[in-house]
Amino acid sequence: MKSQFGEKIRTLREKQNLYLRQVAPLLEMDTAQLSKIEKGMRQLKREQIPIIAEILKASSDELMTLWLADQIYAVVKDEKMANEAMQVAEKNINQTKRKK
Amino acid sequence: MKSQFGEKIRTLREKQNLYLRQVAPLLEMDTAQLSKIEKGMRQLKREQIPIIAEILKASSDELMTLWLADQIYAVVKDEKMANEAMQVAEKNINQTKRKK
DNA sequence: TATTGACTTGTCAAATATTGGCAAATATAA
DNA sequence: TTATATTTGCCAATATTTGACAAGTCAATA
Repeated sequence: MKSQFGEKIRTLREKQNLYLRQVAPLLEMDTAQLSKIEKGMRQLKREQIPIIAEILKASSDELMTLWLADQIYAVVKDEKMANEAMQVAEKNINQTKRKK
Repeated sequence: MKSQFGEKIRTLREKQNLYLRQVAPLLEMDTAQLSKIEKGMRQLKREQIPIIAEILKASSDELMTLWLADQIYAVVKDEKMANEAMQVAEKNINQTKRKK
């Protein structure tokens, strides 16, 4: 499993028949960087997600979900206690929510 | 929710009637740092978890779980798509496991 | 096979983020 | 007050991530 987010934006970009060189400048980066992002070798900045969502006519929430999932995965990948940690974290999230 | 890991090691330390100044040197840090770690203002290094587990006579797996949960929480805290992201990440973890 | 265009990869300095260490502050008890 | 334990603030040191560029691969095709 590489990068769900990267794979997704690549697919979306290809569906729109856009080249890296067309999309990259809209995100103020060069094609090399965007290529790495699509391959999961770099992370897009969180605040750029709404921007790329608009460029690719995709749901910002969906892209954000994949982007966050990649971040989480990076933390627990190869960890023996991954599932247990996820359970604990999930509990914390929901507790925080309830408090608001 | 601050730091599950920090709260846990503080509780364990107090149960053993140990002072920061006694534990910190065993982790090659000063009391200020350990204090911050217990309060969730700093992260213990991943590789030090087995060490502190031994010092505090606790389960390394349990501490690792809490430590990882803190890292995950840091990623998704305040994120609208937190729960969705957790679901996606969990799926990825289990897929990776199956492949091994 | 030479050229072109799209994409990829490697490197490295610059920008960011995190940590370590110290000193001073606070807190509590005697 | 003094002593001890812990906390906080600061900033330099260290580590990590990013940006930019050059050179590389690959596929299509003239």
